[in-house]
Amino acid sequence: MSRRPQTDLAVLGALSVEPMTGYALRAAIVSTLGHFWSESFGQIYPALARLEADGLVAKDDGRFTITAAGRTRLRDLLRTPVERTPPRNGLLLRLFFGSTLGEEACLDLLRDAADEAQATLATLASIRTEVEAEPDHPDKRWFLVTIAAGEATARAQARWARESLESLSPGMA
Amino acid sequence: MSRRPQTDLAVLGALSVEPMTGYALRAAIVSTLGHFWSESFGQIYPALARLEADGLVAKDDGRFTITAAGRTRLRDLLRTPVERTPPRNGLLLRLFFGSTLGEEACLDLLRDAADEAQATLATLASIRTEVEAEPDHPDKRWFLVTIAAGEATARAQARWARESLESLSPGMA
DNA sequence: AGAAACATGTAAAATGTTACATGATTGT
DNA sequence: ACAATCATGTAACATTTTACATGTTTCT
Repeated sequence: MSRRPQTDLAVLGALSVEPMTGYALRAAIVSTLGHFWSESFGQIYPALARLEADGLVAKDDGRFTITAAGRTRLRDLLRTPVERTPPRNGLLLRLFFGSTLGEEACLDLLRDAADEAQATLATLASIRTEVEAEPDHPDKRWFLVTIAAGEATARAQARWARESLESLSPGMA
Repeated sequence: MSRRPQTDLAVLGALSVEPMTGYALRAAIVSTLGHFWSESFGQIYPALARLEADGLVAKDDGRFTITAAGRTRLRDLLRTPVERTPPRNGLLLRLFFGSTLGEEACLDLLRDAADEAQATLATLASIRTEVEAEPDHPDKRWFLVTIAAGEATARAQARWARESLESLSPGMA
């Protein structure tokens, strides 16, 4: 699946929760989907224009609203196979050439990675608290599943970075 | 950092290990860096042409060889800040709208994710065995660090998927 | 000889980010 | 009044993938 359908998926999905302006949509994507998805303004507005032309969303009182056809399309898009993004991990690319980069710089990279993972965990913990406090939103359990995914990855990253530091410079961590 | 420098980094890094043809370079990037990096042919050949024009690599007996200037450039590139790629996780994007997608489809997605993580773990285990069997390559410890990163992530993903399945449909996993 | 793999490259299409332009509304 | 935020959009640029074209070498 090319990228465009996935942008449509994110946009229609967000609008299926509630009608929004394009600006608010962008904010919702950053704040709510931000831990596993991103779209830039340059993508969102053209996408909205396209979806509107196709009758999948309609502008109602300044806000974009998903139509019945839009909900059908959303359901279809959700069933398309998950697209595998090619991996591109700049941290590992640098560590791989560690002997050229130099040991100290590598240790710095690992410390940064550990800090970053900790920060992510803190953010996710506060999001989790918020979501758990909510009354029974129909998607609450799914929200929690995606939060758990982020937590699992961040914990794994933090642990890997700490253990690597320890194995590379024992006692210096 | 824009993408181009990172492509240069991957290409120069690979050529710093040994001289190669463009074709072999692509194969090396797929097989050796494949778990955390990727480049397509359409990127590699233009990059090689550019690097050759800049005197960072030279074509020697049919194979591209890194020059002294190229090694200096590689060292510089390795010290550039790690670029954060915007997250784009199609699996989580679908699970987030789980109530629209439907429970059964979500469980299928989670089962696939668990299987995929297991397969990744198996691949990484065999790569690890190979690397560990090697005599003392100067970069061996760094290779193992990158392998450990992949294993940590895959284990976390497998566990998250299994636990999510269990919590969503207890006893049915 | 024929098939498969090696090797190099380009063109087109799709994708995506960034910066800019413009104006309305809201809070201090 | 002024600053900040809300709101919509576009144009330029950069990136990336995909498909195609072309020829060589190696293996069976």
